[in-house]
Amino acid sequence: MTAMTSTSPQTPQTPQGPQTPPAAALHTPVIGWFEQHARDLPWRRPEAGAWGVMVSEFMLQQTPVSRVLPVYEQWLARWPRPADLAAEAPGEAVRAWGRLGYPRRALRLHGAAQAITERHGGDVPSEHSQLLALPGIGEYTAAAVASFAYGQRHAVLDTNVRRVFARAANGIQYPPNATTAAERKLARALLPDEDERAAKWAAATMELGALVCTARNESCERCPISAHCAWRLAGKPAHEGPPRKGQTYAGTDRQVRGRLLAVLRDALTPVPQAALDAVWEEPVQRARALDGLVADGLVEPLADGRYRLPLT
DNA sequence: AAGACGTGGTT
DNA sequence: TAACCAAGTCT
Repeated sequence: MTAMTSTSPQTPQTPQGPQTPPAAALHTPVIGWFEQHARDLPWRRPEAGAWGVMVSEFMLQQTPVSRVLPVYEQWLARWPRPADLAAEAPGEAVRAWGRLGYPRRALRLHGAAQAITERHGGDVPSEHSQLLALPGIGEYTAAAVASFAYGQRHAVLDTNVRRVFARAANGIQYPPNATTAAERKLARALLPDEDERAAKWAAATMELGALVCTARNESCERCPISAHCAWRLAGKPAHEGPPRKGQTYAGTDRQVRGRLLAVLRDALTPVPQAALDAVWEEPVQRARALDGLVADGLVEPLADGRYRLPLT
């Protein structure tokens, strides 16, 4: 995507062609589409506040919206402010996380709530660097919270936005596995100048990737910038290069950890070793998985040999 | 910097 | 059915 800021004096009125419009020419159709088609999600409502936005961002990391919705509602009802969560045992956060997956996120969200309570007077910080310093908040989430909760101007590069830009601007089906400097540069160049409009653009491009410019079965007919999309104009060439990182699960430590933690989550009292041994046949892998959970702070071993979700 | 880290729906 | 995919972070 090349911003055409200079026009030849010979052809001042000549259209620049659909492939390379000025960045600003994309803003209006994408934002207009968003205002027409955006989903009504609870964390987008004004009453969600910065804490609601932050909780949603933690839960949405690698997790579909449909699975997040019910847990989000319960979470906000139980812990409406960071200090409410900070006052709880971390194990309660892990329990309330339910089956969202990646339960370390629950622990990190609890840790972030504690840091916010101690360092920021109980208010989710608005400064990008302060957000980035919180556990569980990386490049994407810091930008997302600053943008969505505080209306700031940041390049928000999640998997959806990266795919939209890869296609529309670079003409390729999928972005690289890891975010590159070139992607960040492009995202910054495409950002509207004004703060509120930049925040809208971030949400809009993300929504476009989630609903229209999807990983599979994209719907170019419904895309507001299909006329400008380099990938579509090139005939939608298939992805080449290194295979996208696959995920195996069956038989891995992750699966064993999941089973162990499920037992702990459902238990109201400390669990004896035998109850954990029952979830996996192979003893070496089982022990390794349990050790890992303890090392991660997701499980607390008691002196009597039993286990529970962490109290501290 | 490649790999670990959950879970469940879709193709 | 096996593989892919889902608003990433951390080491």
